Amino acid sequence: MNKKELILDVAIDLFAKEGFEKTPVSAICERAGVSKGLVFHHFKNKNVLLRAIFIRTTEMIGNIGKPHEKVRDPKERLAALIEAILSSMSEHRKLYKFNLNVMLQPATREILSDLINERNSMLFDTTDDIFKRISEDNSKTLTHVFVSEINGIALNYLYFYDDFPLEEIRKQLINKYK
Amino acid sequence: MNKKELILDVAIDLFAKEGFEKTPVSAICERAGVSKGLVFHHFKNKNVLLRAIFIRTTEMIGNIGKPHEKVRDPKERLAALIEAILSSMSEHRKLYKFNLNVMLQPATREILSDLINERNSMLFDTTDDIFKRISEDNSKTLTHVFVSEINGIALNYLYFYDDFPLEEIRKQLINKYK
Amino acid sequence: MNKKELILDVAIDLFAKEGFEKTPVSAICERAGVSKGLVFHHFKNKNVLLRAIFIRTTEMIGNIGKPHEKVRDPKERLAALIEAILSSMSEHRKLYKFNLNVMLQPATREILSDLINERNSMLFDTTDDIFKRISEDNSKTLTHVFVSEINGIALNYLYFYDDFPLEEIRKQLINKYK
Amino acid sequence: MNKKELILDVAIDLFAKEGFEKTPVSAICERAGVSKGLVFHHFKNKNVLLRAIFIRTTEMIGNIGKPHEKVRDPKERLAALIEAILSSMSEHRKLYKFNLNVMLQPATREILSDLINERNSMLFDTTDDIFKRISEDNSKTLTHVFVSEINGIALNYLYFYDDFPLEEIRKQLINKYK
DNA sequence: GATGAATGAGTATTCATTCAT
DNA sequence: AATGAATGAATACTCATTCAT
Repeated sequence: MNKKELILDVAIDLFAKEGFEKTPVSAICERAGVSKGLVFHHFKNKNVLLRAIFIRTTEMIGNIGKPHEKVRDPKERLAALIEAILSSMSEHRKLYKFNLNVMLQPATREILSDLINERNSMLFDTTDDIFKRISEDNSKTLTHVFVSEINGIALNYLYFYDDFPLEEIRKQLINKYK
Repeated sequence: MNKKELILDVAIDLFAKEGFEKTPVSAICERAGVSKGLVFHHFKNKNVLLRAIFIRTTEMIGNIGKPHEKVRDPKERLAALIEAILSSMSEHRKLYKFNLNVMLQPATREILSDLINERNSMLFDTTDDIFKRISEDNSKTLTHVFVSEINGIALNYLYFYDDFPLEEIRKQLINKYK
Repeated sequence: MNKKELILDVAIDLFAKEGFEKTPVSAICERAGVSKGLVFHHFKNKNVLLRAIFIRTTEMIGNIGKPHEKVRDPKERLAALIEAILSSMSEHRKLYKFNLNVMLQPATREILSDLINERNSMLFDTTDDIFKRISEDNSKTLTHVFVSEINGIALNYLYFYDDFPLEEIRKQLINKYK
Repeated sequence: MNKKELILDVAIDLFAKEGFEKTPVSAICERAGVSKGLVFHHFKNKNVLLRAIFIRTTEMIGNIGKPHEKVRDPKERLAALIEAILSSMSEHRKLYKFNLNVMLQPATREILSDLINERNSMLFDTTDDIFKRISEDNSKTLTHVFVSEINGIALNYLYFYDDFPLEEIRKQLINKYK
């Protein structure tokens, strides 16, 4: 069993649950059953560990759109994308909460700033590619609206309203864009 | 000058800039020019200070809708509300960032949990009151969509995209709801 | 009793005996009967504590020459100076060892570099003032020789030879310069 | 190329520059391009590595006097010795600084204590052999003075005064002893 | 109301060393 | 001979909080 991977897994979990600052490296070690020394052997410091996790998560998110890349019709593709994002969101709640929280905390935000910008651009561009095929002239604004909607849903669903009607809103959203 | 108020002001500023966990009480003292003893004299502990700030901010946010409470037409009132929220958002960027960040960090989230729920319910209900007058039967979903849109815009505008076209999106949103 | 002074006293002692790097702050606390927090309350970090001690020691050394400042005859003054230095050296062995060791260790040397240069210049100039009155033209070289002799004696007496005949050498030195 | 030798070379360099305590074994490995395992394969522990270097250096220093061993006239031999020592000192600055620093730090001093005493006796005796031929009865004191002078010059030249006039002082010293 | 000395628990990080391969 | 994963003990430093004045 690969201990480096194990450390990453445990760290993701704890960072998501307790937050980065409030997760001592010692807690990771305890749960992973490894020594502190080993964590610092594999990851130069705690920040590097955070970055490694963020990069991993970015990859995972980047792959959400992959299966529908070849769908011709942009509207259909958009619908598939919405479907995929929202179901990924409810499947990996913890991961998405982790993402939101590290992107909004000043301390972690700084540690990750380049990676955050990269990811956001990537997400925007991928979406914009679809909107360009729907309406060339004001795709940018449409994309911004779309991304805002998705992010707002994430926020309310994951953090603010326990009774958030995800299913219903998913249907509405798909209807709207189809 | 009231030193208790001064402490609150400085704390808001620092919590917004550096985050709650990363702002030592000593930093607040230094910037406010007061002793540590005094901070703990006025606020039993650091958490109480955070709660005091959150309560203050909730009041401020609650007041945003006040001026248009008497607008009869619900659509017009909605438009006025959007206008008010977005302009408040761009005027008090720091405060809104502070809000998002304390509501998403596990540690601060726990400290504030009752206050967060209270505020979110209040915001939902206020908005829902308007939507009920537009469409009685599915007001809840409409409200959820509306609140998601606002929150998503906040997230993207304040944190994710430096070039977020707030103005344009404001217009679109107002058109849509009018 | 002043705890700040107490910390300094204990630290001098331990740094001299064990060396700066090998003296954990915790050891100082234990011996002084204070908490770690207090040490860092009074001295921002361990380096600042070292500097405080070095400054103190420089003052002490600077005072060695004071009593004979008004001796007219330069040769007589030199003799008095030698006498004073060597007796101070055998009285405060620990302090002088501490000095030599922090000035030669790369790590501590860097922390103290400005203070070391300052002290060395001060010592050189003070001595040179005397030699200038003995022989104006080549005082610099004479001073360098004199300072080397003193430092060499310190080194051999304090560190290298347990049977170093300090008394005899003192006499010789005084004869030579008188 | 012999990796054991390589490790020694790199270690000398780093110990001299950064000090023994402040040079992690890992730094040696990095610079030498070898694994940690190998260092501990060749040298049982870090102290053994230090001792190996010190022994090497002692040999080098011991050889300084060799070429003039057969000079008959003691005064001439003394002059040659001074010449040789001072030129070796300015040629191998780093090595001499290393020597001074490990001999004065309590921690390294302890590790090397037997080797230090041995070396100091050897140096004393070698010099004393010469002085005995100059003046049988008080050779010991003369030797102590001589060694002190040399050590004091080393200290001031290598550590304390950037503008130390080594050349001039060398001439004076040679004149004095001739 | 106001200060600042004092505490103690917590936390990231370093590093020599061991050992299986 | 050579590697590098793994350990564990040590260490500087942070920070909320208390309390006497």
